[in-house]
Amino acid sequence: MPKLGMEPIRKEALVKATILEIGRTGSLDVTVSQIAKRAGMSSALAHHYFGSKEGMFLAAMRHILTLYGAEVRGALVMAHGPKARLEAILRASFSPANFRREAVGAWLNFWVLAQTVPEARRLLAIYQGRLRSNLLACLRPMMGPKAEEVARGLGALIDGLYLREVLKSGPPDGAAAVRVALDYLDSQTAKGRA
Amino acid sequence: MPKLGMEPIRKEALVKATILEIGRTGSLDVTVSQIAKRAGMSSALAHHYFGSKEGMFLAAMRHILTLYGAEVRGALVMAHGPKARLEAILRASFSPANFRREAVGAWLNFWVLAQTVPEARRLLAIYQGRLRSNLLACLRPMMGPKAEEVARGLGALIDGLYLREVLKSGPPDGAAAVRVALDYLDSQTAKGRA
DNA sequence: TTTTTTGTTGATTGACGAGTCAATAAACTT
DNA sequence: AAGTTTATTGACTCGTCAATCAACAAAAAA
Repeated sequence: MPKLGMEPIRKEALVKATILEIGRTGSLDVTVSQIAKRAGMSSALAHHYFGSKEGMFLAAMRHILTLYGAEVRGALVMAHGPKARLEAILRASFSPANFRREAVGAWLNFWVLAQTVPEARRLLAIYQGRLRSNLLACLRPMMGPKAEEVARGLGALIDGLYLREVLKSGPPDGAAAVRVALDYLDSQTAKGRA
Repeated sequence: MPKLGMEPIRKEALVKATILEIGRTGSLDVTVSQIAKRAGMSSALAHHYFGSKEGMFLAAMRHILTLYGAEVRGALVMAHGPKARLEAILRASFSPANFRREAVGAWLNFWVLAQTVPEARRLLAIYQGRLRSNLLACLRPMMGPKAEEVARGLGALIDGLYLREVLKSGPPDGAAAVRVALDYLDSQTAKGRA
């Protein structure tokens, strides 16, 4: 049965299954067999393609990060002016694609992974840096030197809203999260102007 | 050698060791033996007192939560007026006792635990509720109906600042965190008044 | 003084799971 | 046709670890 060119297909399936299983069980204690099963193959094959469980985790992280980055970029091309761009970033951050249960659950666990696995830490640092510079680019024209501090606050607020989503029951409410973040922003700009 | 009345002493040692080890390794994948060793006893004894690894984790959570609650209450008795009380809560939240590497690392992992273990979830919910009501009590006299939203934002911001601390290298900077949070507060009250 | 309660551990059990291997098979190359 | 590369898996190895047990010791109760 070996059709050729399976590698990318299987890898993608495994990555998705990894995110799904981590999100579902809420922990990194998922077995490779579980993941492989969900992706419709044997655990041996999973090892064949990724070498190790850690490799799967990292690939899954990259995937989520890539997705998030793409969505932000996409939202950004349509937005003109600092205020609109800021809003675009926030909306993308809490879009249904990113702000959904499994993704958020996976996210939290990647944070844990970053404590032990340097490459995971590196990836998360990239995310933070990108977010920071995106925010800063919008904030600086709006509020000058104060931008630095506000960017830090806004970044933390976004992560915090993600964190709280994990514990909440019921469907995620991205709109509410955006509202809270925008509100923070409004008040900061209002103060800056005053 | 059995001196009597060991139970509380051993339990306390185990709880502290649990927090330390989780914080140190940055993961819940600590063995009971590791914890027991750090607490100066055999793993069998640890099981004797706590019944299970999960029991140890939960006890550790309760301990951290208790400590935090006590510190907040302590800071609160000295503070008069909503503004001062708010500041007291924030300072307590980021005090060196709470905002230190192992505690923060442990905290993150408890969040993960809460995804799987109902009792852990319950404990975290209690923490969130208490924080919320503390904040609300101060915010309502300051800004009326807007308080609800601000409390949510401030709560998320605090958690987010904790989260970010996990990834940072270098010693924790509680003062900076307090500054960011207070800044959020200031801008919200300024807007409320405007 | 016997018995019970409390403290303590080394050794063992039993399960589970990451990663490897040998084998099988289809497709491509020469 | 023979050889090579890619796909695929069942079975196995090897380690780890939570939890239990049997046994010993000392204090307290009877």
